[in-house]
Amino acid sequence: MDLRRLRYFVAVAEERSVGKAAERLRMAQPPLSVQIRKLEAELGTPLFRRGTRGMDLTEAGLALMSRASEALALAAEGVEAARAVAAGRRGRLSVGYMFVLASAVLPQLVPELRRSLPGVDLDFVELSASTREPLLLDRAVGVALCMPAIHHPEIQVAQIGTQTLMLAAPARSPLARMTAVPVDKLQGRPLIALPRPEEEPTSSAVAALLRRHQVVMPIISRVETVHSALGLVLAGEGLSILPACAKLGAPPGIVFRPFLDAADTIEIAACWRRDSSSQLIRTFLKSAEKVVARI
Amino acid sequence: MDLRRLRYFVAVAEERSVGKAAERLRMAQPPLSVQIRKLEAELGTPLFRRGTRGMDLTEAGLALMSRASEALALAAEGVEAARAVAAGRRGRLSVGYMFVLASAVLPQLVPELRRSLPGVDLDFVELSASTREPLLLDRAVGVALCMPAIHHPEIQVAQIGTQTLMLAAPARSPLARMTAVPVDKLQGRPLIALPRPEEEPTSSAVAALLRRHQVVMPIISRVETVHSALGLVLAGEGLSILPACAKLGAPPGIVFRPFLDAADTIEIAACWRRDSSSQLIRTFLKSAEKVVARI
DNA sequence: CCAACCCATACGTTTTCGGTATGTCTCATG
DNA sequence: CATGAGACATACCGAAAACGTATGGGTTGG
Repeated sequence: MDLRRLRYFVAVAEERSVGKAAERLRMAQPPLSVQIRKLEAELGTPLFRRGTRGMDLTEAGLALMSRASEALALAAEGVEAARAVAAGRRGRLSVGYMFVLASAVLPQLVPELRRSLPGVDLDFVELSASTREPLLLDRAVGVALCMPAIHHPEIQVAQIGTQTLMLAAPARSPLARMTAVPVDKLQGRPLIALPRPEEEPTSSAVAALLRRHQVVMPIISRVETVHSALGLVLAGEGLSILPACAKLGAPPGIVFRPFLDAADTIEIAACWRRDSSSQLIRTFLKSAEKVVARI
Repeated sequence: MDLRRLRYFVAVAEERSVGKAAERLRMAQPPLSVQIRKLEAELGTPLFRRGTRGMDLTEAGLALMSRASEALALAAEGVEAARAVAAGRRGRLSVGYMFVLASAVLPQLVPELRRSLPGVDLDFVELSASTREPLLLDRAVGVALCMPAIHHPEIQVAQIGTQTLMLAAPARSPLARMTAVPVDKLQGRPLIALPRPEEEPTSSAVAALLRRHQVVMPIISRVETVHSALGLVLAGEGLSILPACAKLGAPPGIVFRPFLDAADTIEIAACWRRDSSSQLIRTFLKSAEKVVARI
């Protein structure tokens, strides 16, 4: 069975005429006539009654017609669906993100993506430093917002923005009165830390900053989320050092201050498998850059 | 879009390997590989990821796959349906019958047809002499049981059996005591007649019989059905002359007697358009002959 | 009786398809 | 590190299928 024959058959059945159908198919009438007869020979039964004024479906032809036109429609739909997926007009995209970005980026990124990728099923997955790489390689996530980027031969990276590390302090703290805080003012003060560097690379950037200035801050507690860290800071338990984007979604009563003598930055990057469908990723990148630029 | 390509695609997707699929399709591996690449070129997007250990559907491929396999199944089903209809294993057959045959033939014919044509939608249509020809020509009925046959260049006829005309009389009538009745004994007796010859050819056979023997029977009433005629005979209104098959389904109290000096017969024939699907008709004929032989 | 219309057939040309031989890449193994 | 196996890709050639043009045959309507 050849789809060409089915298409010809459906055209003739619809036009009730070989000549008309040939015109519609932009071919000459004789070859179409031949194809129809070949189809009939293949099925071992006439599909049309030849009248003097055109062709008319037999019962067998009717039985074939209903299925054939559906099959053609399905095939066309399949082709269209594949093209749509390839073009990023339809499909699935699983977006991973490092949790420090959740409160700052997601509220704006999610609606932006739904706008720029209509017809695409989006889902969002929280990542940690240890899970992000295998999830990307397994295609469990299509693209990941990382801070900082992943380096791996199979993974492609696009820098989307950078974040400065800032001090988060209670508004009533004496440090809050300075517009910029010297790092050594932090000496000995209790630190509310994010998870260990193996899970959360931000923590290693913070550690590097303090080590460079030979400042020691005792870690009074490690928390899982930026929200918890900010809550403890507000409670007066200590200070925290976070990427600037954590400011978004921070409750009143907490101020963020840059450092006077340090401007350590962490890059925000999108990471994806090199062989992933490129169009979806490209659209994602545009949206993500737009959102991150507004932070 | 060519169905061959879709079939190849589905095979490769299912086997997750060009080589395996080629084996299943009984062809060499290289041409299959070429066809897959042509399909990808046609769609403008890769459908597979080529790994070292086989092929793996991309998202676009997945989108195509679900529709393509359905489309193939539908096409195959369409082909099978057309073949089944052609072979008489499935389809529709509208069976027409002259009403005089209804009580005698239908009770046995209907179950016999349902047995011999399983999967065929049967329906039964009552015909009169004036409607049977146009209904056959319009294909509103596929085959008609006629008494007698129709003669028309487009209509084919097969004789199935013959019916002798018999006298139907009340059991208490003096005529009932004879094993065979001379026609001239009917002279002047009231006749319960079926519809006029234009509608019911049996009536013209009856008229011919009487005319040949120069017997006149006043028509005391014309009725539409054999049942009505028998009812009136039983009521003592008069006599009736009917095909022998009317005996079946006649109430007790009515006897059928042959004529001593006449054996007029009417043929029972099946009639159908020459161009109708032959297999259904052939099976119908076998069943009808079997049933009529038992009358 | 002829012109118009429609489908069927014949034949030469072109396109496409399938098979064989071979290349390339990756992985596993000694 | 070399090598061999396994998988897909490429190149080329012969065969088959499809297409177009020209033409035939049957029916309808003027």
